[in-house]
Amino acid sequence: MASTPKARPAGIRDEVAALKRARTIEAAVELFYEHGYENTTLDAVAERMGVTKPFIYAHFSSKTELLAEICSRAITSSLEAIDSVIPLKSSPTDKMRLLGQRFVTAVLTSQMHMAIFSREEKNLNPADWERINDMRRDFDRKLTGLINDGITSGEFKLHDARMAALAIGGMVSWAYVWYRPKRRLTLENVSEELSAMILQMVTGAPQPVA
Amino acid sequence: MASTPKARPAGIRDEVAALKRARTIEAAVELFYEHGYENTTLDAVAERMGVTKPFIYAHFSSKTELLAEICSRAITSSLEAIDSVIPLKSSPTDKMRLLGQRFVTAVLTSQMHMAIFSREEKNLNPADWERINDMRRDFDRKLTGLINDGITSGEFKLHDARMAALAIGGMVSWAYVWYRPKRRLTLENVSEELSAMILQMVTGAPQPVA
DNA sequence: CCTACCGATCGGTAGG
DNA sequence: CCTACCGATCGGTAGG
Repeated sequence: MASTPKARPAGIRDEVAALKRARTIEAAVELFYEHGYENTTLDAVAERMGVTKPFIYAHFSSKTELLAEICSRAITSSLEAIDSVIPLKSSPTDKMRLLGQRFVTAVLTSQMHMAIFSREEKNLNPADWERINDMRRDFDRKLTGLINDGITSGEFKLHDARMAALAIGGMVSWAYVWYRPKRRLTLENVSEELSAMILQMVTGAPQPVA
Repeated sequence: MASTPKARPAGIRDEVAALKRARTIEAAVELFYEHGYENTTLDAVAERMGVTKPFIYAHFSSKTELLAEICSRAITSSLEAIDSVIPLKSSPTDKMRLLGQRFVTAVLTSQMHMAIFSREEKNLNPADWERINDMRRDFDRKLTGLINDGITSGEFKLHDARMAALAIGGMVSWAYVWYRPKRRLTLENVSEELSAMILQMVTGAPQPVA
């Protein structure tokens, strides 16, 4: 019985599978972003990779699983941004400045994923929709918490933390609509400017742009 | 020859046609909002009105014409808000406060239209897409103009008017995502709060540009 | 993982 | 403006 030693071959096989999944998702992201989910056939996704449809079905169980994966990544990247900031031992103001930068960066580096998530929510199956919207709520709760800290410390001049969180979330998330890489504004420009505006909004005080 | 006097019957016929179009759009808005454009059949739209598909085709040439009509209304209502404010003879600060209120009101009263517009852009035909996005650009240009006036007068502490316009546009437009009528917040609450936050954001102290 | 196909769905229309 | 239908599209799979 040529039983293969566990570590290596399994590792390679997994890596290959992961690579195939990753490439499939990349192809899907571009096409879903460009034409919309329903207007993109799996034949087109396969063609973009130079394979045929059953290649995709070997790694994904359905078209909607591809979509769920893409949407997950969109909000995961925003969640990572806030999770990286919350535990720091700095003031709410400093945390908010950092969050602004990292959140904007997260949105813009996953711009296509964000766009797809915003547009195609209705095409997720209920279980994935639930799971992904829990993450969204988690993000809002954490941001609301940070804002409340700033209000308590007297640094933030706001009286509805939850609504401020939604305002900030919207102002940043919406950037997926208008941002165009390689136009006038670099990602760094946008991230500095938006986070300065956020600080000005929450502190009600002058904010120098870095 | 029982020739009917022009004014009345023609008027009635037009009114009836307008009513039918209006009801059809209402039905479509609810279904497109709830299930998405592609997941809504015209049979379903007709059924919701208690008629059949050819009823719809008597008043619209295609499914996408319905969509274009809905998207047009979405941004028309925001455009009307800004057009009602720009010509006033008040300070940029006062105009911005009023705009905040009216813009939020416009977005929330046409919440479903806004959602559909954001999600279904890819399903518009090119001509309609062009026309509607011109309106969007028009809105941004006008808002940027107002912000520039405030910067010039010294009332607004911002150094990129266009980006501030995009930030404000996003913060307000995004409300279609989270606002739920008859929850904690009334439309008036939201409109007051958001416009206060906008003012806080635009009126900061002078900026030592990095 | 390819070729080839099926089965369902649905926008749009003919005919009355 | 209804009944009835067509024609195309496409997610998913059988068979190899």
